[in-house]
Amino acid sequence: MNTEKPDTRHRILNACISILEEQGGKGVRMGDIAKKTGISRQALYLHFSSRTDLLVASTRYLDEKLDIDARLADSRAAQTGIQRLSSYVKAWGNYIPEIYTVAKPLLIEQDTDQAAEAAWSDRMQAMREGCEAAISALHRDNKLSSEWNTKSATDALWTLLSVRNWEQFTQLCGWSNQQYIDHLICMTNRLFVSP
Amino acid sequence: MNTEKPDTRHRILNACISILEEQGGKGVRMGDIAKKTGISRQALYLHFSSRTDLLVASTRYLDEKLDIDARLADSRAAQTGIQRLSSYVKAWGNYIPEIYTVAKPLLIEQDTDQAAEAAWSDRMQAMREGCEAAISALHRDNKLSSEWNTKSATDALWTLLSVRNWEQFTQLCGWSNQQYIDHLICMTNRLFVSP
DNA sequence: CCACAACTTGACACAGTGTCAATTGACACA
DNA sequence: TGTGTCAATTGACACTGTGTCAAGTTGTGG
Repeated sequence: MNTEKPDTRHRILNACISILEEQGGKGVRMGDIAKKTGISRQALYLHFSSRTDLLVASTRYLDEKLDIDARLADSRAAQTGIQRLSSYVKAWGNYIPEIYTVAKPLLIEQDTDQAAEAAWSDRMQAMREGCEAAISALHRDNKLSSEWNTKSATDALWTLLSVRNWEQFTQLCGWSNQQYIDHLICMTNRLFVSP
Repeated sequence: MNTEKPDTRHRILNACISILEEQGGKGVRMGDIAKKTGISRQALYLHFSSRTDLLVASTRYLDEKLDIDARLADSRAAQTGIQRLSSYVKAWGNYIPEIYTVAKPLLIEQDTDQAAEAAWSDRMQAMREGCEAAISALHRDNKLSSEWNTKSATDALWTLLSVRNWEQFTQLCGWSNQQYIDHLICMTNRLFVSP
């Protein structure tokens, strides 16, 4: 339905994403994005009301392209809770690096910018639902370890899988993404699955 | 030895800390700190070369006051690796909330400011040593679960105990600090200690 | 040809950091 | 009594980046 003639908005989003990926998410300025798109800085404001607005739109746009839903199909289809947990961790672990550079500015702005905070928290809440689903499946199978209840286990899984943790493991600890996934599957099993 | 007559530096640090605690660490401006101290904004620069410099000095100063070393004595004195791990988690868990409001701006600046990043990473490295010591003690007792080696287990413990995670558990998940400590002791036991 | 939309140019307000120069007041020493 | 010096003050200013405003240009469709 959104087939308006001027694809300028899309050009901006693509420019924004590619500049984010080049620069590694550090202070990307409106001027840079405008230049990359080939329009004036002011024209950006004809399409996005603020820098944050643009950043948020970019991650949403990237999300669509990457089709998170398709990636989670596997997890949702899992027979047992244990399988569901593992494949959720795996899907998420493969997803993070793809959105990371684009999501990072949002992560940064989050601490100072109202709108960024709302946008990020919205996305993380969605991710939390996946965690909850996995934990619930485990619970239904009577495989959720006894020291947890659904809420606390969801909290813990959600936190464990946070982007900040992924960042720490892969950037500071030097883990490869595969190591990250393997270790996290192992950890979550140990933590949540009763023997 | 540092008994210089003008305690202005200390007055600044105290003002900075108290304003940080009041405001919850959100955008604290040099002007605010100056006003609180009762001196001109420019005078701050006679004592600290930049905002970051001041922020870093504040956390160091608070650290001294809180005497982290004394708090860890218990952990270091522990007989077994298992005890050591638990008391380390506990000491750290009691420590975070006390430094949090002051450390938070540093945490924020970290993403954009070179110096803040260095300062923070320095502190986290020190914390990591505690993690490593606990894991090593466990290893020495032959109690480190077989899927870990010292490095990877230290990485995992270190990440699990990160301030960002504490933030997520206590602010977003609504855990009390006691719940945080209890759960983390339980989690770390489950994760690292072999049965 | 008119109208409208998308865009351009240039100027500007606003915050907050950091710098600079000239000045004041207090104390020390001699 | 003067001289040096240290801490701090005042006021002005440069810089960066966001967001706003006004006036003008270009192109397309009715």
